[in-house]
Amino acid sequence: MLTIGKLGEAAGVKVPTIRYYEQIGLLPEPDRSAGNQRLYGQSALDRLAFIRHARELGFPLDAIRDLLSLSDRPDQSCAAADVIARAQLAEVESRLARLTALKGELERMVVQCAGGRIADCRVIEVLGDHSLCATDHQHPESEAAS
Amino acid sequence: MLTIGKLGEAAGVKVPTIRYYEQIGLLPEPDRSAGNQRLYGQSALDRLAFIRHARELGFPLDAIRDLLSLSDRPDQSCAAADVIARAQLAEVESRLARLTALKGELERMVVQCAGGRIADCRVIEVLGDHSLCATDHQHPESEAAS
DNA sequence: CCTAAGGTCTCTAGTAGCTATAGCTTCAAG
DNA sequence: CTTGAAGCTATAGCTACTAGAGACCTTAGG
Ligand SMILES: [Zn+2]
Ligand SMILES: [Zn+2]
Ligand SMILES: [Zn+2]
Ligand SMILES: [Zn+2]
Repeated sequence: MLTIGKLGEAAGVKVPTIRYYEQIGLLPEPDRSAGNQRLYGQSALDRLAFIRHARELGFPLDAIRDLLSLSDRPDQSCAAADVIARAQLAEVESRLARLTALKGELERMVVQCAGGRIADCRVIEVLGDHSLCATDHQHPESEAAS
Repeated sequence: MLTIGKLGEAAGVKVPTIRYYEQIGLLPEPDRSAGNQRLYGQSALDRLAFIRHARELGFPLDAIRDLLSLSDRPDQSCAAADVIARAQLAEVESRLARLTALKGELERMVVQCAGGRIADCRVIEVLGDHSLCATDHQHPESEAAS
């Protein structure tokens, strides 16, 4: 049996994050010690490791929730799981395309700036006028930082 | 003079977003009509277009705040602006590297899945065990969606 | 001149995925 | 038995918005 701290250490997840996952129903409520502290077994560790790895691969918690409930039914078809993974792949690919365009524009502007006064700064100039850009680089970004 | 709706239309920014920018001090408080409605001039439009473009390029609002205050002092050196742009470029490059690794792992797992039962699903299997991954793909993601 | 539609006003709360703080209790080592 | 670390709950904060409620302003048609 693991305390929440040991569990977090073992899975590489911070303690408040574990409590948050429990709160949103991603982890089941564990047994408690006589003094009301959470006690976890191997299955909780497996589940948490699964969540962590899926998060590292960028899956949103909603998708992870679906993947977990699928993995609880080992005899069913994995088609739904594959759909979720392919959707995530598509999401990553679209972000990659966008970031590649952004990288190009940012490189252009830092390279073109000769480094004088603000009035002549290519960075400021380009930011104020998209027609100076070489690509379209629409906005849709995604995902949050750790 | 533009109403907030016209300004938003002209700059490609939604009305509540404009009010939000004003609230956090990114846009100055504009004059009001007799009936208390906001009225904007050309300078507000320029400033909002600048913000929008910088957002499209992924700059966080804090960086945009700094860039705007720099652009208000045209005679100073643009070194600080260039530093901000290069930091943004570095951020984009690091996200690109990470997303490229993620894309590789996701492709591997969807390709390797033969599509049978959950118990044999490569997607579920890999999500539960990072040692099946080919790369390290640490977590740090960034930025939010539009 | 009046009315109806649509734009605008303020304020509040919600989104994702946590992180941080406060003030308390429990546990384990010495 | 004491002390300090770790745990508990509850609440608020983070980014950058978005959505809603309910009231007010503006303007074009009749
Ligand atoms: Zn410059
Ligand atoms: Zn542009
Ligand atoms: Zn499968
Ligand atoms: Zn992995």
